[in-house]
Amino acid sequence: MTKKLFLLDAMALIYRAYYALIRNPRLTSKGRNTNAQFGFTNTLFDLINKEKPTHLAVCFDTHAPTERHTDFSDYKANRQDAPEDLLESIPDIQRIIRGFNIPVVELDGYEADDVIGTVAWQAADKGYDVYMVTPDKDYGQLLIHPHVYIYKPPYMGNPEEILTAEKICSKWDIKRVEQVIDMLGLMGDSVDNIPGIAGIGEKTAAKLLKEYDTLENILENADSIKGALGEKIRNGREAAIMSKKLATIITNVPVEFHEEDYRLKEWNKDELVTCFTELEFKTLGKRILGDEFNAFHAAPQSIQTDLFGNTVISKTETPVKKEKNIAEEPTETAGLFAEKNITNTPHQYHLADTTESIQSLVSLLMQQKEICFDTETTGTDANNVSLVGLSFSIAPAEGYYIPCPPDDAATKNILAQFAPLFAKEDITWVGQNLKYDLLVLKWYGIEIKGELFDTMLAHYLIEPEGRRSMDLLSAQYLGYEPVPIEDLIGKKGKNQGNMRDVPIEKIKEYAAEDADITLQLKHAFVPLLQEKELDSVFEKVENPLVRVLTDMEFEGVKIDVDFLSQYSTELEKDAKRCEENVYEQAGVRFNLASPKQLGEVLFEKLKLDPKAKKTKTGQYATGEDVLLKLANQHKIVDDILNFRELTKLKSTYVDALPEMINPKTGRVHTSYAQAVAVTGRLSSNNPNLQNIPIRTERGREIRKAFIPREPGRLLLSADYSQIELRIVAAISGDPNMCEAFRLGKDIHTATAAKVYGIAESEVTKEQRYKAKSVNFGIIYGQGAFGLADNLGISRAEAKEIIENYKKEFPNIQRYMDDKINFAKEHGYVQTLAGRKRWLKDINSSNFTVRGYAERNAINSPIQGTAADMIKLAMISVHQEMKKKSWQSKMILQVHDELVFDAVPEEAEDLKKLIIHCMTTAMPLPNEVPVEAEVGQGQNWLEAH
DNA sequence: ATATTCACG
DNA sequence: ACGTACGTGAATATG
Repeated sequence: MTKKLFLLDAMALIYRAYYALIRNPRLTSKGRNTNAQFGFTNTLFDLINKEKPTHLAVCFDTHAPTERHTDFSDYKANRQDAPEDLLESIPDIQRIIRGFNIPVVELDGYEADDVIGTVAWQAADKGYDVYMVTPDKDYGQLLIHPHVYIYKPPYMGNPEEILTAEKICSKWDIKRVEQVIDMLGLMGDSVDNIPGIAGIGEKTAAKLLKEYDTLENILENADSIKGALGEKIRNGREAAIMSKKLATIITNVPVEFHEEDYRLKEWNKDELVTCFTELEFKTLGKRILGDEFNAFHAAPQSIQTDLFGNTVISKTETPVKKEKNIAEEPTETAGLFAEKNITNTPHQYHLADTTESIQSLVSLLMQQKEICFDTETTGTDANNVSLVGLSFSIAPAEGYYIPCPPDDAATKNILAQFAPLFAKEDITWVGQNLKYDLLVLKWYGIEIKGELFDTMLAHYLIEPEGRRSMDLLSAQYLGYEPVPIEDLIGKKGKNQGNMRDVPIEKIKEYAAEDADITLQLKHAFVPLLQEKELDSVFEKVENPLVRVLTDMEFEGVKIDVDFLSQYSTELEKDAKRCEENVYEQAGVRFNLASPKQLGEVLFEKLKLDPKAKKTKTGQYATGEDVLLKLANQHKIVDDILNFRELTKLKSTYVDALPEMINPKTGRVHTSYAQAVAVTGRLSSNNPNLQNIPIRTERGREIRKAFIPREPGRLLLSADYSQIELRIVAAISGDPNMCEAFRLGKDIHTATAAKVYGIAESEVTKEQRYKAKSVNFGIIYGQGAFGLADNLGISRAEAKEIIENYKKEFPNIQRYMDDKINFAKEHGYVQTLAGRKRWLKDINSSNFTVRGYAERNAINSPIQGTAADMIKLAMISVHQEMKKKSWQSKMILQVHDELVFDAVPEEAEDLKKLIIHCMTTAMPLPNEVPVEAEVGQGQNWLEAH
């Protein structure tokens, strides 16, 4: 039998594990992040199980600098500091490795790849098959040695992969694996900050190597290589030589492969048990250590009769959610380290597909106080789908599914049987993302009375930054994995199947389970909302907003297609002219829409500003800020900026919006995401109607295309005045700023007067502009550098302005300090309505990371309070409009603005109502007034 | 799939 | 020495 040696690149695997799980971190009950420990252990165990190595070692990098660092100061320079919880995981991982009785190999002055390379070759010499376990492609060069392979662990849904020399060669399109380092010398490696030759990527590098075989030979023949490529090579000579050296793995480091040390031995189980217990690896611990870790007992079975008189055999003990702790053992389903032994739960899911069975289901449901429901549809755009079925659940592990035929009329007949249920008022309807289901049903003419409880929104408040797919929530809070939707309709993409084509029996299992799980989630979330004191913001803000948004999305907004198509032609013409101007001035034709090509033209061909900013991938930055600074160097910049503006407007708005018109209504229906923005704001998508241009002349035109749904109607637009600054003033209680608002002053002028120590009448336009910039900067936690950059003034001047500002508005400074200190102490900040945002990095020792958290601590309560306020206003406006049965409709929300499609007879009363609701929705402390303005017109631009 | 750019508040 | 103002979504280029 051949001896199999596996050498693990520990840090690479740890990083990957950590980041693969970052969006849904595994946390212990004490809040420790154990992503890396979990991921590493999982990989290691799966590997041992599956590949049955005879010998194994784990290699680490040490902190000592290597020759690569001393020779080349930029080596790995753009690599970020590892997050703290990742670094803290390393001792645990080393303990686990000890528990498995596996040797750790590391050597000061060498990186793990050097150690692995050296040991791999020695072992292969002794007749081993050696597998280097790493995701890093650079190891390909080591495959010169026969019997040395790369073992890529499973990742992103891909299975593990054993890379041979042939596979490496075909992947890189080279002849011999030795050429891997020539490739890296030419193209570089952004991950390690190996520069390579500027402008040469994988394709060009492979082509060159085909012709010249080695990097050295390419450089020798550089003079005979024509055109831009030849020039690039000649210029990149030094960089290429250095890069190749950096990329070369050292295979003669002073380590020796002693076979016996590496042989797999008996585990130190006590150590493993201790460690897994501490890390709260329940399921994984059991998987690895079996009964020794945790006793397992199966539930007894019983025979029951279901609602329709069928005999059902099931486990009596339904595995409802575990005791309590929410974050105790989140189980990843989508990630690479899924604990696969968690399976379906015993359950009783019933099909109701006859008039009789539906009748008996309806009478059962009529007796309930709380019903969870879910719709299955043919797609994801609620405004454009047909109903495939409905599912209900009223108790854990129970569920009902009602299929609906493709025929609309027949589906309406089925739904008609539920009419008394939907009309019942003393029911709480539980669902995940109820807006979707309510909207689908609304298209069938159904309005559901009763209370709502949206589990997605509950989770949004409990964990604003988390992901909220059913799979993840179920795994995390209930401890088991539901049937993934992929099992029914396949993965997302153009070949995704249609729910309509899935066998009913299969949908039944899936749909009923969704309702079942959602109901269980509700019961997990209710105590959490209370514990975290989020019940009020849930009940008063998020949950009631569901109906408002449902109606807004249902209504949509009318778009003037003719106007846009005419405007499109105009933009096209103008853009073309700018584009031609650019090519003429540059002396070359290229793709102006490519930032990369543009950067090369500006900075290499035209030789503008030698010290140009680079992006993190080493390209020239060509963003607007960069271009504006170049404007005085070359006339071409103007045309580029114009081209950018025109093409942006055309592609993102003018051409895209008409495509989004719903054929049923002739209007555009955006979708508001209520559980995405971490601060509590809404976001809008498909299409995004919260970023319609207004700042430039040509952009603003687009607003003329947003019109009332019928001739004779009006658009109203109401917006808050300086709401975020008012909130800062109110929360901080700053006397000067509060006073300015109380007196109804122009806040930026008042600020300028204070900062410059002059009378308000003496404030110049420029001073007001600068003060405005400071006021906004404050909201975001901006420093002197940012202000200077923003205003194009010196850092000294910026610093002086900020210092004056802090002196004149002392409580603003105190507010910022208070928020940061509060966050440091409590781990979160909150809005006036009690919405919380947790800031895990607030005590980080990493300057950058902590700074980001600190700015969030300042900004989130402000942005979030403004979000709370307008949400409350929307709820009350909506409620009043409904009460009065008005025909006018609220149609859009843009963070501090509400837009209405109104009938003229109601317009005046409506305006009063809007202003009243907006200004009284959430009174601010310190008597800071809340003001809102409303305008009207024949389009959105006029209404402003 | 990721990076860059740019539209809004 | 580093990086430097918050929160979004969409289009495009490029890998």
